[in-house]
Amino acid sequence: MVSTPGAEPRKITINDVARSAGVSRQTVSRALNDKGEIDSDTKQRVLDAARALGYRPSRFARGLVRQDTMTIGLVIPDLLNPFFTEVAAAALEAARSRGWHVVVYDTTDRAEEERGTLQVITSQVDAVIGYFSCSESELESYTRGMPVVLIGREGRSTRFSSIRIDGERGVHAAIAHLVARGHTRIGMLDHHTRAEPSIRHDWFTAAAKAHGVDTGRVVGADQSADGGGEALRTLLAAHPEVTAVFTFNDIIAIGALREARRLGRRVPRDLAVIGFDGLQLGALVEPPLSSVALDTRKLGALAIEQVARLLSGLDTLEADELVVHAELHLSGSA
Amino acid sequence: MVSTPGAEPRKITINDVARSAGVSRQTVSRALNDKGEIDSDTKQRVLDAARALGYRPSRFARGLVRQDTMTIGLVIPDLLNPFFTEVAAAALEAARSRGWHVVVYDTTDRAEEERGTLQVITSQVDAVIGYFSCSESELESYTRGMPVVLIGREGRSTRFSSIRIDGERGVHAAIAHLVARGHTRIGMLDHHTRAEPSIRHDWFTAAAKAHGVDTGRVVGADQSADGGGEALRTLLAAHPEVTAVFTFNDIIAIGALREARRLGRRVPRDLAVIGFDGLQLGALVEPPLSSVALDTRKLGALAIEQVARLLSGLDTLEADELVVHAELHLSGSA
DNA sequence: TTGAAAGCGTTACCAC
DNA sequence: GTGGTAACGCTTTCAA
Repeated sequence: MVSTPGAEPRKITINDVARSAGVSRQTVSRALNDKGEIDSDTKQRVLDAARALGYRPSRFARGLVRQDTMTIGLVIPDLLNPFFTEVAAAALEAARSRGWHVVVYDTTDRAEEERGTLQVITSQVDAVIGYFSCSESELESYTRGMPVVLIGREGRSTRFSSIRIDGERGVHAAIAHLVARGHTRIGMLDHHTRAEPSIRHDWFTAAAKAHGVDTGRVVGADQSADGGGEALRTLLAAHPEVTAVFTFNDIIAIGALREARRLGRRVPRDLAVIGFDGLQLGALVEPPLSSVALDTRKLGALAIEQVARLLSGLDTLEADELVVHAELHLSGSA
Repeated sequence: MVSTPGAEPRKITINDVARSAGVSRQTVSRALNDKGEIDSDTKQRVLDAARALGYRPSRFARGLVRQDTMTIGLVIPDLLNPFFTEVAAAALEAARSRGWHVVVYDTTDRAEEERGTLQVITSQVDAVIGYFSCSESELESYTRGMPVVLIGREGRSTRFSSIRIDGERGVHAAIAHLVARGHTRIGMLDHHTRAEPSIRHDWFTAAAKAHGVDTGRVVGADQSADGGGEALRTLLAAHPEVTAVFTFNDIIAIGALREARRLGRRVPRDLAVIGFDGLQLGALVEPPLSSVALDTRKLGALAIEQVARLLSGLDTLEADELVVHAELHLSGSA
């Protein structure tokens, strides 16, 4: 396919169509937008002309005059991470039901890309939903009063709405379950974070203490299956007496599952495993993963709902309504 | 949080800022766009006024006057299907490198949603990349000359660019590998399609024939892990002599893997399994999945590249360049 | 049924 | 350095 060089000179506008069809602009507009009040012959002539010229209305001009389309920016660190895939799918679904469009940005976990995205996003969307790693003040300096809903921001946000994930009860239930099954030496594979231990670790500690379980068997893991496997090895080397592990998330748990098998530990008989997130992926591994599960659809729906309120100036949801509670889903691994 | 009722009456425009700062519109524009030629005091005053009023420029007005932002619509049937997740991630990455924005639409595998999406998408994006189930003529009636790049459309498309997936060589290699390992009774779990068998089935048949392998052991499977498991059971019931299976895709293969374990067949010793797609997910199951792997990143990059050419009127890529070749990646399952 | 004119909110091109 | 004026491409309102 070779196109004539210089063949893309000027965008075809409604005026070109009008001229070509021998009518005025607004007649063209009427024909294209299926308004009534137009002779069907005229309409056909306009439609033909439009097609012949390859005319397509400018979305900007159209958007400028009828202020009805809503576009949300969704910023996530990694679409290939199944958790964010689920969040994105949920957000897309909730947005679709309102007829909203969603521009997705995958920052591939890099602060630099996140910044770049924030830079451009503000002039492309009406509101932002996202999982950001930068500081709130930096975020604010980019978004400038545009509605923003954060996801899984642990420290309660003051300036932005934020969907909080509450796993306290669910993790408690998980530990209770393990204890009921006779496990007393329970380890945790936490998120390998530079600074403080995760809040999920706090939940673990609280739940373990409540059940008289020692809380010292904790190892950091990279957020990947390999990371989970490696961490399990480290954990078992240091604490061979461990018979059950709770993990920061399902990906780590899946890696642990795989590693357990390699180490000759049968799951759940020799080693019980409970993850966090409740990914659909958990059902694909063997044995299927028990997990403290999040309702990602609700998460997405909440985020969109809050954006809607922010946008319309209605009463916004309070912090205690912007919560997704995680609950224990038992399956084969524990 | 309660906002003043009726607090969202009128959008704040550049004029409001200009008035409030006691300058003209274009001075505001200059201040906001970091143009030179402006007194720094004035600039500050304008910026303050803008912030105080909560002013944010209209993306439509801006887009109308500077024709520089490019937005692509990406239409996929199911974001939760790992294959499409990878395609989407790849497309997002390729788009980002060009500074393009991507609006993602998940039609949840429903023709009705696909139609709805096509309806609205045309007025929202500059080009479309997607995996569509509708007919080409229907597609054409919606997109009306807008650049469209199809993905994995099997029948070579005449009216649209289409990224073709070529698994012929890869499947041949897969069967060759199985035969070399001593497998002679090889089954296939095909896609459960209403009409004709899939083209992947054709590749299987050709490769099997080339190796003197019987091609009659084929069962249809739903595109899910459960579907794969079920199909494997059916296959083994009808053909218990089978020692290896090739599957339509990795999801089906993963289900088969799981089912094989349940049936007490050890993989790959008792049953070798080779999937198609080469999903990252395949590395998470046990044993890790062998697969005829697609380079999804290349797929995304190709699609975006073609869109770019279509859009700019440059020479477009020929059909034989719009191909992603699949190749055998061996791992634990075969 | 059709068309002329006004405006949507912004930036570009000139004068000043 | 700053402010008019004219686009950008479309829809809406109102006359004809």
